[in-house]
Amino acid sequence: MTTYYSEFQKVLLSVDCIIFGFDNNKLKILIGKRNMDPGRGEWSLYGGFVRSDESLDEAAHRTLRELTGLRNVFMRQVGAFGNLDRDPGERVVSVAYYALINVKDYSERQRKQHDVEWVNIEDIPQMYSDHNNMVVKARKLMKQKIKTDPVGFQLLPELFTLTQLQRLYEAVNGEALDKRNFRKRIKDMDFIEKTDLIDKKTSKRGASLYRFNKKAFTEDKTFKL
Amino acid sequence: MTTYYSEFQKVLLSVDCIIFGFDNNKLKILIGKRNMDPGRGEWSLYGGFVRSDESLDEAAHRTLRELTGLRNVFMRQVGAFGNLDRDPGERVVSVAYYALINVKDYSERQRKQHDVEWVNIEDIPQMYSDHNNMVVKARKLMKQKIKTDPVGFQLLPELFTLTQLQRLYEAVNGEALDKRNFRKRIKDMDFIEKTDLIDKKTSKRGASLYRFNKKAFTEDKTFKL
DNA sequence: TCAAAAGTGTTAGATTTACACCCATGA
DNA sequence: TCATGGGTGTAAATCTAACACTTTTGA
Repeated sequence: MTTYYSEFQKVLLSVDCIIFGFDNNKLKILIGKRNMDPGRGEWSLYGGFVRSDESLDEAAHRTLRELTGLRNVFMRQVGAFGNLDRDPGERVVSVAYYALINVKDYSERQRKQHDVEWVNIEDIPQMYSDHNNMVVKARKLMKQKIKTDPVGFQLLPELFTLTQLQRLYEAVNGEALDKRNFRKRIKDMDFIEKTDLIDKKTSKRGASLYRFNKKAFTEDKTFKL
Repeated sequence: MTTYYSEFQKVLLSVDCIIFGFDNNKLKILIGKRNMDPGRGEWSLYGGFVRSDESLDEAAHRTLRELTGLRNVFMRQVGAFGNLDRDPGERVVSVAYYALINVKDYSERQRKQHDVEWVNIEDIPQMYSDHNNMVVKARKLMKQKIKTDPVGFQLLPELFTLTQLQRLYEAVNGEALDKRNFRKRIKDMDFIEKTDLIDKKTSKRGASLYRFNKKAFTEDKTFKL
């Protein structure tokens, strides 16, 4: 292969994943203690290096898959992080991605095996390098996205109650929402379908279970929560 | 220097600039014909390689400065573009940035010297590699940004008329705005100050010139256009 | 029987949109 | 004198936000 730009220096490229989950009415991300130098033992996002035979998006999906076994996960790029001092070893530029997964799809067995934990978004510890910055930016982008696109369902089980959905939005927005106003808006969206199933886990009376119908959400629809 | 991650392959990193300008009531970007292989002769964004002694942001500012001579320009990262087939030579991952400049700050002399042109955002030709994608994403981000942050003034001269400001927002939004409603909103923003100067270039009667007072735009202010 | 979560409408206030005419001036 | 762009206010419609009580049922 011809080397066209041989006079320029190359750098290592990595991807880092901000993996969002929703559990116990809290927005969380999956992080672990770093098990390699430099920075061994520090809290860290899960990441990996970009291979020469894959795009950035592919590298992000592969990295997530290695950790969780999940495919076809909703992921979006957060941005490239390339400060000179971001890695104490040699220079590494990292491209951050956020992912939205349903915590139930990630087994405790796998979680323990990889030694990662679900940490409340409000209680993120000091992390390795610029990982806290990545989380801040990811959270900002995700918050924006979830307001105007029906992606929040990625964080919920297939069937969910309206209270669960509301709690999710409250956790993401960081503030309480009015129950009646919230449900009014949901009712206007015919792609959020009421099933005839009842969830009795959280109340004696039971709450109707709803489902997001992807196919019913066509171009002409709008989403705003 | 110790090489920590020596088993991984490195890649070339570049930055590409989407340089927005506003002239003749049109939103434009600065592009030129590529003068190197691969892709010689194709329309292209202005870019350059990231050096080993600079961050991505620094590389973007330096690249813009090499082209325009301008410093302290408003720039924001668009994202990293890393598909395998994006560069026909060897692999290059590029981080795109958009910049907002006042066309008057860029001399015709320099423009011609670098052989670049202001092209209407609606008439962007087919460009090299994935540059069109970069422009699409940059435009989306810029449109969002300009709605909620007072950055549009970067595209205007220090003194501007309200009609100019309106035309700018119309060009960015891609739709006409109501003159009275627009001016009502401006009046609520005390950081957009009326001067006692009159511009007679575009009308016989003359229009008041306004100025954005950066210092008056403090934390507590909001911006929404 | 009572505690706890589910479910349900109305109204006031705020925001947004639509809309038309007079003014000043140079050519 | 007239063509051109500058400048101004009001009213209807829409959207948003605030708010409280009844229902169901398992413990």
